[in-house]
Amino acid sequence: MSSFRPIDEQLAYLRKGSVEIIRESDLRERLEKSFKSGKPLRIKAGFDPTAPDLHLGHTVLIRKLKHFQDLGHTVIFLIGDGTGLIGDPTGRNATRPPLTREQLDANAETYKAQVFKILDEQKTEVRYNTEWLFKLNYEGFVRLTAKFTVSQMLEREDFNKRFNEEKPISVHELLYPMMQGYDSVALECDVELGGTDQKFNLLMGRKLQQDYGFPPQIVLTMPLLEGLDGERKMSKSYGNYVGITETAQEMFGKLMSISDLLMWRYYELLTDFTIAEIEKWKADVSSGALHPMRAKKDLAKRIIADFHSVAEAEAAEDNWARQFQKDEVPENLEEVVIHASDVGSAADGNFRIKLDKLIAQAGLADSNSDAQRKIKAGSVKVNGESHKELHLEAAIPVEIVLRVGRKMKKVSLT
RNA sequence: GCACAGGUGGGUGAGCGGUUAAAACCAACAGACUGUAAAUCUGUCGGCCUAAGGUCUACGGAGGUUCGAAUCCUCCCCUGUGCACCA
Repeated sequence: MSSFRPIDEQLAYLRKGSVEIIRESDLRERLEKSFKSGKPLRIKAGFDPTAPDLHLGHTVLIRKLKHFQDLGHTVIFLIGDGTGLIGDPTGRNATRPPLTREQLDANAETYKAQVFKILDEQKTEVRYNTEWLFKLNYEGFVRLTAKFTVSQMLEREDFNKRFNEEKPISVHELLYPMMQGYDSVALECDVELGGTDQKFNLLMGRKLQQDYGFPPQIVLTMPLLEGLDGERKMSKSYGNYVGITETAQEMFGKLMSISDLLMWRYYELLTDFTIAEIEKWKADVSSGALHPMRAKKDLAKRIIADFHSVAEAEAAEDNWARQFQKDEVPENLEEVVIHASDVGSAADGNFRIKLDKLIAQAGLADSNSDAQRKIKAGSVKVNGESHKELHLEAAIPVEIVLRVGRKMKKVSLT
């Protein structure tokens, strides 16, 4: 199967969006070899089954895997169930609690279900690293760890920082990079992909492969996608993420909330538009030929279409415009049924509702106190009308469109 | 095991017997302004009950001393550093 595309074309395609390729000359060499022999390269990326849901940040890497797949190479989606028992310390300055076997399994399944929204399931090799890690007996394990020195491990920025700050580093955390490196040996990888935060671990693979007499893998790092705040990396724990299982509507709203600057980053990392195309739009926005909002809406639709249909993406745009631009009630407004007696009492034939309770029970505020604050702050609208009173008179039953800040729900009082 | 230094709200981090639901900063939320945003300004930022006001729970855990403790004492847990141990 020498149906591979020319080397230069492959390289350019693979380079887009990447931060670093160690080493690019080696990659070229292997691509050439593969081109001649017709034997696809083995590309690995490992995932910790810690997060139950994938978000757009993860897709940056997965999209790159897809690129390799598109070029006819073999993609190995490695589920780090074994290393997950350790919990990669990356990005955190504290030790993560190890997951239980049950949690790992459940998360792994969720991963598989989600990742194939991008990758071609038929062409993907899914592996679990317990497959070989559990086979390492005591002797093998000790021999493996003997290949590293403590100083080498402390070169890793995260460890180094914690060491200097006199923060705890558990011994088992040092194992993580070693095990990840061993994965590459076991799988005989040609290339390993990872985020820039993974560079140290990825390089461990190179070292170990050489120690075991294999040619070192090529390391390709992808940037960590900034979250919706544009500051920190996208992460569930920061709450600045867009989950790939979210509805088109939710995605649209979240994506529209990113800054203009961040939009270009998303264009680069979350779409397959070429750099040239993106640069052109950027210039058009600068010159005023293209409205940034238009560009952002297009971006949102483009991304959403990867996970939902184009029609759904367009419907999401319409709905969003209705709610936020025209200040109208969107379609399919979430409806909540609340018993009037829970949030107020009858008075002179009418019903006197405690609005703070109503808001809290409708899930539009964290607590009654929080709801009270929001009312005082003037962020509450009842049926489109600004409402600053703590009470609300109504005849029961009644349907009310409640808006608190940018959240909106339809409340049925019975 | 011994000694010393630490453990404060989502985060960083003040406070070191009352006026402290706990400074300041960040994050978050809301309002104004907009293009949805960004920037800026403003307000809020423990729960519950009411109108102002009240009440309960909070500063690693458990006790104690005090009219009164995040602040003092005792014990315990956790982290770090040094020493000791390493058959």
